[in-house]
Amino acid sequence: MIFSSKAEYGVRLMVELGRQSPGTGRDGQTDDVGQPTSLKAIADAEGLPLAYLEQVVARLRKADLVMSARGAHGGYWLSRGPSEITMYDVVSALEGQIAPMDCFVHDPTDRVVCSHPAEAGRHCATKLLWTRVQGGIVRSLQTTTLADLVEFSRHSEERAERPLTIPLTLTATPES
Amino acid sequence: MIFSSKAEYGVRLMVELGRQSPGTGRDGQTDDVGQPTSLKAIADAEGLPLAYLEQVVARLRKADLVMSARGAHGGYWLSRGPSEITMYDVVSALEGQIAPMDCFVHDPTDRVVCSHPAEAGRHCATKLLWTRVQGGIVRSLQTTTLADLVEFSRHSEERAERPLTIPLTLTATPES
DNA sequence: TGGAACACCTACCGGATTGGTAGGATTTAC
DNA sequence: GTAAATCCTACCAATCCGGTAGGTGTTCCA
Repeated sequence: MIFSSKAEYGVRLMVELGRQSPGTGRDGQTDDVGQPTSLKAIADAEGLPLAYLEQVVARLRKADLVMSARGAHGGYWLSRGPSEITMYDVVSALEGQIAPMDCFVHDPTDRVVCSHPAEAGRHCATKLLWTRVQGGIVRSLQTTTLADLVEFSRHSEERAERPLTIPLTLTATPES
Repeated sequence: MIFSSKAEYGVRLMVELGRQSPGTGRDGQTDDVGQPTSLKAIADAEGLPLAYLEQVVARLRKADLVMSARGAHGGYWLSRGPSEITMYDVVSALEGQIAPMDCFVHDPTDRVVCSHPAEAGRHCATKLLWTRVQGGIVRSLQTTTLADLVEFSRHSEERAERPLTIPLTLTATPES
């Protein structure tokens, strides 16, 4: 499995906050945030352990994706509109740097490098592969916004109890 | 990190075998395989632990990607031409099923399903995301063949001691 | 003014996985 | 018959994962 359950829980948490967000359609400043949502409400709605969700949401807060208010009637809300939050923001906040391989890190110049750069005079060919894989992952994460998931969630909510099919242009057919 | 070092080692092993493969350009039956390459030679060339490589190559053999001959002067060779081996074949043989999330498995009908199918009457929105991510990964793996990596390896070998740049159409720019 | 309801923080913990090592058994060329 | 090689299984230390536990700090409300 490529991502851990932190990503799963965190994304579901964000979707839940997005569903509460008043300015889903608008793209204004959204200063009016409405009532904050408590973690306990989300944990109950999604059936997730509250104490563990606390650790998950801490990462989202440190990445400035959510804001919080302490005390009674406190809770969390999105720090900007769902259409301005890409899933790359969310997943990389939860999972750390997204790299297909250990040796695959970014140096300060934002250039992809390999930590074992040249083997016996030639470049490691695996770098070509991992670069392409990373590109595929990052592109799919960057082109999916939280608003997409919120809309999908609302859409499938309307016509419920349907068999599970995925309305996608890209149907995954991993077996050749 | 998304893939383990099994994938790294296994891909490098396959590239090494591909470099030895006589019929890189041809696509015939390649019954003439030449000399088999011993694991020790590969381990020495790549600086990898031999005993661990044995476990890695066992997976490639079970997936019918390499063939072997025992005894003195034995070794391994590709079971078909490098241009007919995609990196999806290789990586999924090494890493098992490629799925972005635990709940993401294939049932016998080859349809993507989610093990926690409907939460409170609606579909989990994360499935939309993981389906796209999986599509991005699988597509990048399927469109890269072993022949691509072998050629890249040979190409960068000719003009050695150059700064590390990646000749790709898709330059990875994960940071927005 | 005192709960109650929250966010926030840190330590711990059992189980699984990873990245090997060790030691052999078997097969084949010379 | 010996060396070179594949093949097989068991083991091991370290790390990560998914969570639990137990607390502190802050704010609202009766």
